[in-house]
Amino acid sequence: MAAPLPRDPIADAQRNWEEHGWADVAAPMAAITAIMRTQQILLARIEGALKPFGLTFARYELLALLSFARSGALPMNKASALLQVHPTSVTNAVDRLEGSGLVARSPHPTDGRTTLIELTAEGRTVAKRATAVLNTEVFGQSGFDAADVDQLIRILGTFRRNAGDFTDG
Amino acid sequence: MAAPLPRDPIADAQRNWEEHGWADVAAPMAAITAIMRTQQILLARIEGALKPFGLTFARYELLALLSFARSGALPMNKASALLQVHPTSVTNAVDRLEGSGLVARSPHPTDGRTTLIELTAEGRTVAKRATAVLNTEVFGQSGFDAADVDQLIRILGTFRRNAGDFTDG
DNA sequence: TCCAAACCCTTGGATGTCCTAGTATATTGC
DNA sequence: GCAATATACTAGGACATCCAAGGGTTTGGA
Repeated sequence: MAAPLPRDPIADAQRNWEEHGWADVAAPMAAITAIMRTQQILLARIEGALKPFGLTFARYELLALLSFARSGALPMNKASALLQVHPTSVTNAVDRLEGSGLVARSPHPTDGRTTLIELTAEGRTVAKRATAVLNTEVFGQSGFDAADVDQLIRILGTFRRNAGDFTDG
Repeated sequence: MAAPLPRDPIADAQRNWEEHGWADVAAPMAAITAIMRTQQILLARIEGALKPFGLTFARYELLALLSFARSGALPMNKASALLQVHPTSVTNAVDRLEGSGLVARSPHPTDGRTTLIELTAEGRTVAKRATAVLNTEVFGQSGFDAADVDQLIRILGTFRRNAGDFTDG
């Protein structure tokens, strides 16, 4: 990890914005920049925890999603929608997970356009173990206190709904 | 933009966590996942706003940083530290910005190892215009209300300090 | 003085994301 | 029933990020 900076670069940016006459958007700019940086830190922690399993976060998310699917299998387009990533990203992840023997593709029984992804036995095992490690090493030590976690869930939930991610309440 | 989902996939994941005996980390998991998704949404907005300038967010951040530098120039390692990205990412961004004529490399006057990056006149102009558009189209319409912006700045600021990003108060 | 250790930047490789375009299969409408 | 439209997945390309490794420059201790 790089040595800590003597000053918060985002707070500095916010000051710069204020001094240049953009005080009205300085705070949202700082909040958004902080989200970008926080995501970077969290992603690094997650990838570090998953590395022993030969998984990346993108692949883990797909494994986890499949492990919760009732039937144990999902069409690729459904996975793309639920993970909210581009279909080509799912193709990429499935290619690699299939290469590792953690998932398998199979044709949809009635729709010739659709491909189903299914966990293999090994994939299910790896998903379980990786989840346990993530829970212990990352989610269990997030550094956010309980009240802040609630705030984040509320604030970002509202944001995501307004951004068109979902419609329920 | 894809059609909204009928249900919040992150809230569903949180429920799944709770039902599988991981209730103690379900909320932080949801908060962290929400941060990842929010970053994705914001990044897409930012890149959309910057596209007319031929800029990406990474390149814009470097331009903005240089535009606030007193001397108008920064060593690459300093830019890497302030932007908190890997040195190779800065090399990559500088290569492209230099190719577009927005920045120029120059040797450090006293340290032969160091390369200075400097805004060109055009770079300074583009930085100004891009900032104006970002302020209007993204930061000015973030969708976060003022109180939530303050909460985000506080919560994520604490997190980043604890993560070792910086040391000041 | 001089060589080893530290530091700076770049190159090359692995991954992930998105976009555009192309192929194959379904569905719709006339 | 058949053509036009829509949907599903994949291939190729552009970018960004990180890591590992290499070459040049400085610094510092013997």
